Amino acid sequence: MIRPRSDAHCSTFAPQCFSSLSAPALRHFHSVAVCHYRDSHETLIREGSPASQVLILCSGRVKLVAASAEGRIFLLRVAGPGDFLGLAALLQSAVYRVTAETLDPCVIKSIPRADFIRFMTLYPDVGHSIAQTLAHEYNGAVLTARRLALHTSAAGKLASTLLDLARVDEPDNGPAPTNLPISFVMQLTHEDLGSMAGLSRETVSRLLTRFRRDGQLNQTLDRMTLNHPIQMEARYV
Amino acid sequence: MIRPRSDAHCSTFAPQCFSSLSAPALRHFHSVAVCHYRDSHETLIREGSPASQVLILCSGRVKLVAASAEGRIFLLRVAGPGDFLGLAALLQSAVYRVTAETLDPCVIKSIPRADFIRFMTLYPDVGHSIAQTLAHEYNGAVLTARRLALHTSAAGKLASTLLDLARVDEPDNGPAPTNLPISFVMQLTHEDLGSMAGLSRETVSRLLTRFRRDGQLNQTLDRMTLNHPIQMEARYV
DNA sequence: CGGCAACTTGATTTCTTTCAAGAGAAGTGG
DNA sequence: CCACTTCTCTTGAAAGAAATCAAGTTGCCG
Repeated sequence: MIRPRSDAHCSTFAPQCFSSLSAPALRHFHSVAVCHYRDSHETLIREGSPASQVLILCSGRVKLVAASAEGRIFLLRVAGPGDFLGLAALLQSAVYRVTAETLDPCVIKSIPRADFIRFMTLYPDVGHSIAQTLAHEYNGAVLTARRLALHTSAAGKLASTLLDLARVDEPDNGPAPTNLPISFVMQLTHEDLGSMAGLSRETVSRLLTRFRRDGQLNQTLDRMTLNHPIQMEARYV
Repeated sequence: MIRPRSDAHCSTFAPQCFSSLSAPALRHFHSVAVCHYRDSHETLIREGSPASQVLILCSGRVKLVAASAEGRIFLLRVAGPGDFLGLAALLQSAVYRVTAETLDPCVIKSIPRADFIRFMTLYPDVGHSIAQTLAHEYNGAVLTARRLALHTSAAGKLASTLLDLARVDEPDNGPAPTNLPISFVMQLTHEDLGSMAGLSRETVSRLLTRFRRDGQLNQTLDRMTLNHPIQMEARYV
């Protein structure tokens, strides 16, 4: 297991949405947040268990998944540095709604429920930042639902899933969706992609070869390039 | 168009999540919120347009839908009294992500973006309430995505959609999901149900008759009764 | 009564899943 | 360094399910 040499990194890390907080608020944050190190393939949060704390991911990637009784798996998204885990559950439902599993060795901070609530009600700006974070996550979830419901064909589901993945990496929020190739790091297996798009592993495999043949897609070792994003939106209903 | 006799109702209405606010905060709320009356089948919010205000539904029901370029429609949910419309868009993306259409004559309050942000940052409790509301909406959206992704069969998608609809009506948050019949008002057409569950209108029709034959479902004029909720979860993958 | 919207039901077609088998790459341990 | 296991990916064939196309019914409202 790889650990940072010291806590220097961890003690200063705060999520992006807290960048505009006052100094006292930030000090409060660092006083209640406890740092932890986790290996790959560890479970940080378990679906259905009581939401006793909120986690903040400092480094590494974390899969958020939901499982059905029959063993089927839905991959909601892959969280990265700066993301909150279990925030909505802590604020609302008292029970985590997804399972969080590390993909890499991770550094995380945890804040117990009571401490977090106190921190939030003490500083108005914190409430505001948290609300914005939640709004962002909400929009992501709505887009996911939309994707799953609106695309009838498997090709459409997979294409829009890939486009979403590509665009999350691009911090580019410009109003002009370009038709220039988008390239991004693909760390998901076909099985993962299938459980994001609601498709079987084999179908994903078949479709990717089809996209490649159609000239829409290029793949190197761990990168994926979408050659004509706009056409891709349109071509695969 | 049916309008209340006076503004008495409207001037005192505040969403449930504001019930614990201080008197000054509530007064502030009522001073910035403007009341409107809308007929059935009016569009309150349009997908893609800039999020200039947040709406609060006082009475009536509102459909939240997203449309694809091909004319396909996804019905995210039906909002009721006390619900916010456009909250996440206003806080995060600056663009509404869904279209809101009235189903009944509605009374709504609107608050311009700037006023709302000021209101929120002024009172810590407001930030907290808003965060909780967003957490609730987020969980709903995740459950919707989950439903669409995890159920392979059309029967499973429709059954879980109906169960969700039934349970939203029940304010019963008890940890014991009973197997007693659940009855609820069904104001959605087969087409609506189809666009919630990601199915065609005909498939919904066929499945409802099948559920009826299976003894899982009873329907009167505008009510629907799910006879064995737990079996229903299990039976239709 | 006419007209429209919602619903029902049947037949056909299309697509995805499932089952099956094998190839390639990566990691493990002797 | 090599044999072995495991995981991922690929591809084929068959079965099954939902969408689509089509036609007809019901019920409500003007």
